[in-house]
Amino acid sequence: MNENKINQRRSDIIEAAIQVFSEKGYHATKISDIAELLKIGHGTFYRYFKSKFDIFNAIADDLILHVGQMVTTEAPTESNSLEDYRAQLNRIGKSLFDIFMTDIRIFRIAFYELLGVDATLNEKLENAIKLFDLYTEQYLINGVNKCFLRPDLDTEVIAKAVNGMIFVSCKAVLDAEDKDAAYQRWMNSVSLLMLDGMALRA
Amino acid sequence: MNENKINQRRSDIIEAAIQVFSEKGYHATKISDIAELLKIGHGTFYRYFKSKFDIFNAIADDLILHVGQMVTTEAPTESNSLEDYRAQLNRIGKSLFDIFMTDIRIFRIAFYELLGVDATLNEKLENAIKLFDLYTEQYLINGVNKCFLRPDLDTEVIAKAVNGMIFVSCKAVLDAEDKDAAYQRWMNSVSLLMLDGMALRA
Amino acid sequence: MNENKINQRRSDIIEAAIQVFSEKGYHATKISDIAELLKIGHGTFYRYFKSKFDIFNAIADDLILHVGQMVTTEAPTESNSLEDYRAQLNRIGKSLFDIFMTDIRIFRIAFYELLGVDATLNEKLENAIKLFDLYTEQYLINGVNKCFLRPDLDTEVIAKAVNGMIFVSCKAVLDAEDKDAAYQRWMNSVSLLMLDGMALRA
Amino acid sequence: MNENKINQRRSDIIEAAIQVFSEKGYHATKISDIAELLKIGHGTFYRYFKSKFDIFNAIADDLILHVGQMVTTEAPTESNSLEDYRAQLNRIGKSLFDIFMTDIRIFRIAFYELLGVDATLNEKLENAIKLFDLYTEQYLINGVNKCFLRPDLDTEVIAKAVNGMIFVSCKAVLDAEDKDAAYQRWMNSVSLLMLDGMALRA
DNA sequence: GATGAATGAGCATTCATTCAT
DNA sequence: CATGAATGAATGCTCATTCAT
Repeated sequence: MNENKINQRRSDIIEAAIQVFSEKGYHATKISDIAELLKIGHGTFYRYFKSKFDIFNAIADDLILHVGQMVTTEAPTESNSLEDYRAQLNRIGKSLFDIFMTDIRIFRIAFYELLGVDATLNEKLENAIKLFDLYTEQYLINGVNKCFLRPDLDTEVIAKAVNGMIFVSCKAVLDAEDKDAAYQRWMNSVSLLMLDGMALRA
Repeated sequence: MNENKINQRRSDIIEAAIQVFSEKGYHATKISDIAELLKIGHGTFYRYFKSKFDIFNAIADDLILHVGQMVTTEAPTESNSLEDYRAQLNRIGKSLFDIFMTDIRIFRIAFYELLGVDATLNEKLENAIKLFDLYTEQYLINGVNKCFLRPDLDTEVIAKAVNGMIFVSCKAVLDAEDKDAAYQRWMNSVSLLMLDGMALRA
Repeated sequence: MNENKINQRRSDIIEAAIQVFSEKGYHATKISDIAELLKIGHGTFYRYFKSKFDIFNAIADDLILHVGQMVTTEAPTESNSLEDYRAQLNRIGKSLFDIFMTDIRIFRIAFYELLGVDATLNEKLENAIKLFDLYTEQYLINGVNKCFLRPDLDTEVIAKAVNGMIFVSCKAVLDAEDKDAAYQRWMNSVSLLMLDGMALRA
Repeated sequence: MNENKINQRRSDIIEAAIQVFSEKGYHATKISDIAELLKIGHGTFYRYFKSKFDIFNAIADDLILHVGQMVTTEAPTESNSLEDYRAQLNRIGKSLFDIFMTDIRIFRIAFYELLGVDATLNEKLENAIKLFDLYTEQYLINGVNKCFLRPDLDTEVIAKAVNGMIFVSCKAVLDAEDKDAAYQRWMNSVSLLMLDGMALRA
C-alpha cells in the first residue's frame, strides 16, 4: 500500500476520532465507535495508532501546532502606531477564529476534553497557552515601546487577560448562528475593551 | 441516626469527594478512593448518594449555587458614578476570588472536570455562566443608563468578554504563590482594561 | 468476612486453578474457567489474586516450598554406613513421592507448565532444582567422608544425575496404575543403579 | 518457482522459527517475528505452513525423527562384553550430545516448549521418549543375555531411569561453558553410576 | 445503618489468519 | 507467488453497584 493511502487512512481515522471525541468526550469514546464510523474493523485502528491515548495526543499536538503557527506568523514588532495595532489585532483574531472555525469540533476537544484526560496533556495545553501569552505580551511591549500603549501596563498580566477574552470570543463566535456577524460584534467589542475601555470620556 | 448526623456524613463524603475529584479527576476517581479517605466502607457511600455521577452533580450544583449567591449579593443598579462602579467591580472581584480561594479544589473541578464528563453537566455550567453573564450585563446597562459608560457598548458581548477575563484572573491568582499580591495586580489590570483601555491618551 | 473464610476462598481458588492449569496449561487457561469451576463471578478472582500470573506464581511458590521443606527434613550427615544410607535414600524417595502423589496435578504443573511461562518462573524452578542438587551432593560427600562411597566420586555431577533419575522416577510412579508396586520397583532399581551399578560382578 | 526453491524457503522458515521459538517460547512468538527475521511478508508464512501450530509440529517431528535415527544407528545386540558396552554407551551418548549441541535451540524447545503447548504434542513427545526407552531397554536386555549385566535387572524401569540421567546430562553439558570438559565429566559419572555404582567396594 | 464480598458489564488491546492486489 | 492491510475473535482486568450479613 502506498504512502498516500496510508496517510489517507490515518487522516480518516483522525477525522473520525475528532468527530467521536467531540461528541462523546474522551472517556466515553470507544475505539469501536471510531472504527464503526469508518466501517472498518476495530483492529485496523491499531495499525495506525498505538492506543486510544496515542490518537488523542496526535489530535492535541495538531491543534497546538496550528495555534503555534498562527501566532508566529505575525511579527510582534511590526506595528508602529495605534492604527497599525488595531489592524494587526484584527488579523490575529481572524486567524484564530479561522483555525477553530475550520473545525468547531477541534475547539470543543481543546476546551472540553484536553484538560483532565492526562497530566501530560494538561501540561501540553498549559505550555501552548503560556506560549500564546508570551507572544501577546510581545505585542504589548512593542506598543509600549512605540509609545502608543500606556507606559504603565502590567504587560504580563494584561497579556493573559486579553487572551482570556480572546478564547471566550472564539467560543462565542463558534456557538453563534451567524458566525460572520458574531465575529464582527466580538472583534469590535474586544478591541474596544482592549484599547479604549468602557468608560465614557468627556 | 438523627438528621444532623446524616447531613454531617453527607457533607463529609462531599468534602472527601471534592478532594479526590480535584486530585485525580472524575474518571480516575474510584468510589473506593473516596470511602478510603473517610475510612468508611465503600458500600456506605451508596447510602448517601445514588451513584458516582450523583455526587459529582451535587458538587457541581453547590458550586453553581455559590456563584449564583455571590452574584446576586450586589445590586446591579447600585452604582451611580464611575467611582462607585470601580469600587463595586472590586467588591465583585473580591467575592469571586474568595469563593474559589476558599477551596481551590472546587475551582479545579469547575475548570478541569465539569466539562466533558456529561452533557447535562455541560449544560448546567453553561447556564451558570449565562446567568453570570446576564448579571454582568446588568451592571453594564446600569453604567450606560447612568451615563458613566459609553452609550454604544454592545453590553451582551462585552459582559461575556469581561467575564472571560475574570475567569482567567481567578485561575491566575489561584495559581500564584502570593495570592494577595497577584490579586492586586490582576484587579488593577482588569479594571484598567475594562474601564480605560490600553491606548495611551494624549 | 472473617480471616478463615477469606483463606478458605483463597484456597478454593488455588485448588480450582491447579485443576484447570494442569488440565489446559497456563496459556489456555482463562480466568473465567477457574471462576466457572467455582461458580463464582470472575471479578471475584481478582479480589484474591492480582492477576493470572500472580496465582500461578503462588502455586509455584507453594510447590517449591514443599520440596524445600522435604529436602531439609533429613540431615545429610546422619548415615554412617552403606546400610544407613540405603535406608535414608528410601526415606527421601518416599517423601518426594508423597509430595507429588498428594497431587499429581501439581507435578504436572511443575513439569509441563512451570517452564516456559515466564523467565522469573524458570529461574525459580532452576533455583529449586539447584537447591535440591546441593542437598543431594551433601549426602554424597557425607558418604565419601564416611568411606562407604567411592573416594573419587564427582559429587557435583553425580548429584545432578541422581536427581534426574529421581524426577523420572516420580513421573513414572505417578503415571502408574498401581503406585505402590511401581514405587517399589523404581526404588529398588534406582538404589541399585546408584549404589551397585548394573555390571555383573564375579 | 521450482521444487528446490520451495523447499529452501520452507527450511529457512523452519530455521527462523526455531530461532524465535527457542528465544521467546511458543506462546510469545508471533508469526510476524518469524517473518521479520527472514525479511519476508508474514502472509508468505502461510504459503508454507498452515498455521503457527503447524510449523511447531513440524519442528517437533523433525526433532523426534533425529532422535529416532540416532537411536537406531547402533544395533542393541552389538556388544558382547562389558568393554564393548562401555564403548557403545560412549558412542550413544556422543551422538545424543551431538544432535543437541548442533542446535541448542532445538533442545531448549524440546524441554521448555514442547510440553504444555498442546496435548497432541505432549503425546508425541511421550511416544518419542517411550521409543527411546524401548531401545535403551534392548541394550540392557542384550547385556543381561550376554551375561555382562546383572541377571536380575528390572530392565524396563532401569532403562527409563538411565534415560532420565541422560537427559539431565544433555541439559547440563549444553548449559556448561566448556562443553567438551563437561561432556567428559558427565559421561564418566553417568557410566560409573550405570555400571559400577557409587558404593565403595572392598 | 454500615459493611465489604461478590458481581459482571464493559473495553482496550493483541495477533493469527485471510485475501485482494 | 508474495505481500501486508484488514479483520475480529478472544481475553485479562477494572470498578460501579448491589445486597446479605
